[in-house]
Amino acid sequence: MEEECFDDLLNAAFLQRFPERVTVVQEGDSADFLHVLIDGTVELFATLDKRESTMTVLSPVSTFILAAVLKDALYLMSARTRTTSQILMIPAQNVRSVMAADAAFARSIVSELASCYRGVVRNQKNLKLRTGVERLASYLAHQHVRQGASGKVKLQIDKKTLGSMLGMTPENLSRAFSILRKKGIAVDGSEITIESADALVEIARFAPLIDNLSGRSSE
Amino acid sequence: MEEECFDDLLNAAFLQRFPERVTVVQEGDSADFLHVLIDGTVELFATLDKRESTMTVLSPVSTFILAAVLKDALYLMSARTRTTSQILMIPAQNVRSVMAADAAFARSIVSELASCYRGVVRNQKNLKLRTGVERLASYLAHQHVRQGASGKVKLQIDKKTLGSMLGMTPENLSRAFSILRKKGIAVDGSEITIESADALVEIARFAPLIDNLSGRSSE
DNA sequence: TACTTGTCTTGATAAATGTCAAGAGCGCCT
DNA sequence: AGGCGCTCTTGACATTTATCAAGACAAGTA
Repeated sequence: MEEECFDDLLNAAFLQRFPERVTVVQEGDSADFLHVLIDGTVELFATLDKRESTMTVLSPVSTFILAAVLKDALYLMSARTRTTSQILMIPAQNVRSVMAADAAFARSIVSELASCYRGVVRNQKNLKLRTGVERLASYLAHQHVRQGASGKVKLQIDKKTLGSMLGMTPENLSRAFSILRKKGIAVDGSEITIESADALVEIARFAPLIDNLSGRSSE
Repeated sequence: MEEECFDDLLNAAFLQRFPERVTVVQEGDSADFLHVLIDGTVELFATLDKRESTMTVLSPVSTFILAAVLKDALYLMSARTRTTSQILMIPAQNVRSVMAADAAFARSIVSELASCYRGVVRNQKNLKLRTGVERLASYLAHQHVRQGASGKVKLQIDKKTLGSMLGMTPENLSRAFSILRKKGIAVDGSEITIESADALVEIARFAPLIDNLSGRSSE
């Protein structure tokens, strides 16, 4: 993108450090800033009355929540830090004006947004077409690849949150783990040992059109 | 947008008429065309092995499946006509090149994509935060508003598909209807009579951040 | 009319998931 | 050490949902 536009953006933006467990964005607020997670871990979640559900957990570098900024609309999800995090906050107005001025920036925004869209679609397919155990198996298979396919996986999030993300209660997740244990998955706290990655893939009914192994949310 | 670019797009595009129950787009195919539903009804669905799930049902005028075209990637969903439909098919390459050339077109594509994204997010919240009966109630409340809030709703899709869209089996949907029947919702085939729209809203735990009453997928 | 065909409903049963309660294990603090 | 507070697990049970089987009903057809 053009240097001038880039400077405009960065001048308006500011990098902020948040402690852990802080709500950065509240569902229903208007989208004043585009957030970019630079360092740390952020959880996106949604609520209805007293119910709460984790939508996804982000790692750097990820934007959130882009669509609300582009539409100048209300956030549909809340965001809270899980660990101490650094977040770049770009005023929504600047994002929109630079988008209009700089075609290259606009293109990468479009690409990012399209990736996010496809991510959510994959997620919805995952939810509707798989059982709880299958979702857990596919999550583990993903993590296994991302962490080097060494036969070991370290869970990056606590099991309560993992359950919520996978659409199941903690108790249910616990039982899903014990079902997998019978099929060669050893669980010791957050340390998972995988006897056969192929078995995992089979349990999950692995499908390239749901499971995106290439990177974060691209493709 | 610029007239010249508009002409470029339309010259490359062609309007095609499809009979009912025809698969227009197959999950996993590469995104050769941007589809725009001009007339008729189209169902987007996804499969995993033998399982199938309806993701959404589109009415005119709607694009599908935009994100795959923008990313030059594989379709994540299949599309089939439910009724005889007219679909405008624009070669993906032209969409991408006109996007680069015409800022106004690019802006509206971004806006459409962002709307679609938010639609899927709402959908996912609906799935994860509501029970089956609640999802049915919210669907009926939506249709009630869209059809003029006259106390009558005519189901636009068959119940099997409705069930799949709401994430439940036909039997389950049937039972959900009979639960609602006890609360003032009369069901006669595809004709629904709503005694009190407020009751429906209450059952569904209506929430503006899930339920988008303004138009199709805007906001 | 009789016969098909498909959709929808209902019942019986099985499987999956949620809820409640209790307890194990672990780190943290005094 | 002892006593929190926390996460996680497990068991018993209730609820929800899925599956299988059968039948009701309406529309279309011979």
